[in-house]
Amino acid sequence: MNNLATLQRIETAPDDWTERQRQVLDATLSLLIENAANITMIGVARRASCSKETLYKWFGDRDGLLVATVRYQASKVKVEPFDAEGMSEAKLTSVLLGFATDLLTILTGEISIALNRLAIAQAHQGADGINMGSIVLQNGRFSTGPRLKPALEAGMKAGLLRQSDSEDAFRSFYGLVVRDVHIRVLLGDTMMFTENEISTEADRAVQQFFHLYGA
Amino acid sequence: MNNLATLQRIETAPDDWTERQRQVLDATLSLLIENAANITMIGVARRASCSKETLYKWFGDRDGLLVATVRYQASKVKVEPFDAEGMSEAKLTSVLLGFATDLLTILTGEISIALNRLAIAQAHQGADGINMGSIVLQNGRFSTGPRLKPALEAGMKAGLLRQSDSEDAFRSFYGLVVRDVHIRVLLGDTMMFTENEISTEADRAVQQFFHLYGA
DNA sequence: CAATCGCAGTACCGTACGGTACGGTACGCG
DNA sequence: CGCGTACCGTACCGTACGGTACTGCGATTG
Repeated sequence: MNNLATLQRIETAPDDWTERQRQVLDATLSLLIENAANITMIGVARRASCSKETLYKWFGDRDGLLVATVRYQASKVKVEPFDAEGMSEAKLTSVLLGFATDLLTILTGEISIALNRLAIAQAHQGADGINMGSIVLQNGRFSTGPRLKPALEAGMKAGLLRQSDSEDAFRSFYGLVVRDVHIRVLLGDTMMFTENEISTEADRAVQQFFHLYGA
Repeated sequence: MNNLATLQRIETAPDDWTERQRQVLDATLSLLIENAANITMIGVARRASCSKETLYKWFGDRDGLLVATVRYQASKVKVEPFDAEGMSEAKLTSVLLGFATDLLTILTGEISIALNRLAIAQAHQGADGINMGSIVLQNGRFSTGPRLKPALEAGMKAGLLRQSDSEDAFRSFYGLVVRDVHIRVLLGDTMMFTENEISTEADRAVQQFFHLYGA
């Protein structure tokens, strides 16, 4: 990951799109969901009822539009801050459950699937600068980790969890939550996922995690 | 997964390629590894030192060539049979360790990454029949599961593992082994993976699995 | 009202690629 | 030798798409 500097630079560039521009990005997203592979400029223009010239003016080129779309979507997910003070077993459990539920809900959602497909498809051909894979990684996996870590560390401090590397603990938790779900949905396996099933899966993962890392 | 019938039909069609045809498929693979996205017929023809006409004659069309390549690669991985008789703790541990090591080695290998990228990229647009996602799923995730299950069930029978659904146990084991590795490498995260690191990861996963499912 | 701006719509261009056709060559066989 | 077969190399065609330029229209501003 030598793109951290690049990503920082991008991060500082504000995503202050106008309403109309957000409409265009939403149109791109909807098209992406329908078929992430065959996305064309004329297709986006038609869907958004705008001209190709406008697309090029606003986003530079095709890649710019796609990157903007990915980052726009990323900017839509809110991260609610979390206070690590006064950690109790009930609270830790609730935080873990919420995290697992959110993660499964997002990963199996059509938007996440479409964007991951897009990013994976061209993760290798990042000849010139920005490649979408790192952006998705940053806003996906690499943003969820640091978000949960404080809770894990607070849990260790409070004697609820065994002392261990919190990064490693998080990765194991991630594995217990996601298992083979992500790769299966990405490859087109149409797994049914009701709210109930996700909740059950989250429960299981949290229980297993406490088995492994509980004090 | 309504493609099982389709896959069966494909499975019965023999992959008895000639030596020359295998050379072409290997050339396709090598090109796929370099850049899974920009693969063209003329590119393959040049790399394989054959004519486009021959490609079309042998593989029908571009999709046929890609599918043949995926299935050709799948046919290369040997599955060594496994006898579930006389299961001991040492043997079960060894089987699990071997499985975990193989899985991590394959998933982080460039061939697997290239093929998964290709399959994921167009997993959604399977307008006409065969989509590569299901093929990769069948030869990847869905072939490893049934391969390990007998060992898990023998372990349960021998009282080494808690009684539980072997599919569920396998999926948890899979999660503990793979964690976030697969999605990260697919998205272009260049994780270093030496043999030693893989071995360490496999050890950890097996230990954790016994913690969760050991009797 | 006139000048300007933003943008939709569309025509246009260059190129890349999938797919086809054809010429040329090597080889096997009667 | 003549014929067929297999195949390489390449020219060719149609199309799709990225990107650019131009036109027209409605809104804004002075």
